[in-house]
Amino acid sequence: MARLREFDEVKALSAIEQVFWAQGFEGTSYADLTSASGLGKGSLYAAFGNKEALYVRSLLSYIEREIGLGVCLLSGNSEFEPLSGKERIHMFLGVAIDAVENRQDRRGCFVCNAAIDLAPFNPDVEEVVKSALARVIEGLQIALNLDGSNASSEHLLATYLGMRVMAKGGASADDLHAIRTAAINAI
Amino acid sequence: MARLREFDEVKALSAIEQVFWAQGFEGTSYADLTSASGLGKGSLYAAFGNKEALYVRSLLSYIEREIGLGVCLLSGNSEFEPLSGKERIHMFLGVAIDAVENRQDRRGCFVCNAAIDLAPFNPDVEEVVKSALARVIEGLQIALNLDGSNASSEHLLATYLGMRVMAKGGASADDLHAIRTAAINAI
DNA sequence: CCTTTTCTGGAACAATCAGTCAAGAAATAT
DNA sequence: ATATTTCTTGACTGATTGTTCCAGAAAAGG
Repeated sequence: MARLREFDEVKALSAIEQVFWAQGFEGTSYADLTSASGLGKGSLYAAFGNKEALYVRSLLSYIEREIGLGVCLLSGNSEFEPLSGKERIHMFLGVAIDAVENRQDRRGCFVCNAAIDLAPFNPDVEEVVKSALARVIEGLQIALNLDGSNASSEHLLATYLGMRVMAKGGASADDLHAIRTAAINAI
Repeated sequence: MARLREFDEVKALSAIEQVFWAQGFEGTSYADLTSASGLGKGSLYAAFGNKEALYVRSLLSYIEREIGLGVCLLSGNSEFEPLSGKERIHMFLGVAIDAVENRQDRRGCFVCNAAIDLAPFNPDVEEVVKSALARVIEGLQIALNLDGSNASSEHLLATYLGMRVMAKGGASADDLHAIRTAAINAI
């Protein structure tokens, strides 16, 4: 047989995900990616394909972790089980607030960034974004205890995404708190 | 005296605005800008400065036209005077729907795009975005006939921005209609 | 050991990037 | 008409872009 792959694919992808998340697709170069992952270009191309494929893989990795957690929270799985639906939605919107309030994190939501960045130009990205948003809507439906129309869930999703945009635009934590309160009161 | 400027600065800026609006900052090159405006690089630099300054000017031009119209609408100026506040908000959110429904326009809102694109990295852009969003909130306050807390206005603004994100992510006009209905009912 | 296969790092690639500059064109003032 | 000033164009720059490719390293099977 032959030589085995030396690097940890998951670790490399995770480092690359951070770069795309923080800088967007066009704002990221291969120089950024090789220095973040510590790998050569050849290895990246061999393992993941071109830049767009690498972006999609990064986005999927983000979704598996972050959106997966959000959907768990909204659905009331595991440790979130004793919380009410409203409380779980409160916590979900809190993710957008915490990033600004406690971590000065302006990366926003990678899915939201991808929707603006690349989704209109890349059908693969569009598909990934759509399915991620659909998963959040499912979670919100469960939290709201709704079976039929998902209008309220979509409204909450739009609110969440809007908070993410405003955070990137420089909104204060107070602004985001006010939005969350209004959104919860509107349920 | 000396030679006069040949090209129409407003027309050139309007052509350039379209490119930045559709493609974002990093996605736009000087080749795009010169071919859209019909001008040489030298003229662009002489008239507007570097690429970032040109982007800011484009964004301001967009805001003056599109956000200005939205704020007029929300404030109930001129032809919108006979409409109720709710009706005006309905129309305002309709802007995001029309783009998708009638014009297959995936450019979204330039201010929203700029918030994601460049605002976290460029203080000038951040300031322009913040003031544009503040203007919309003022308009929403008038439409809602509120004096005090602008939490409801910020919630509506977040909803609007979220609709824009979802539209870029490939949401259907039906989805957007549902969100608008839920948002209006929640007032 | 040697062969085979795959991985690795970086050199090399043409293309494109943002930005500069100089030479000629154009328009007013004298 | 001449002088002066500014505008316009496009060639040029050095750096960087995404991608390809190859020479050598590494590991497993024989």
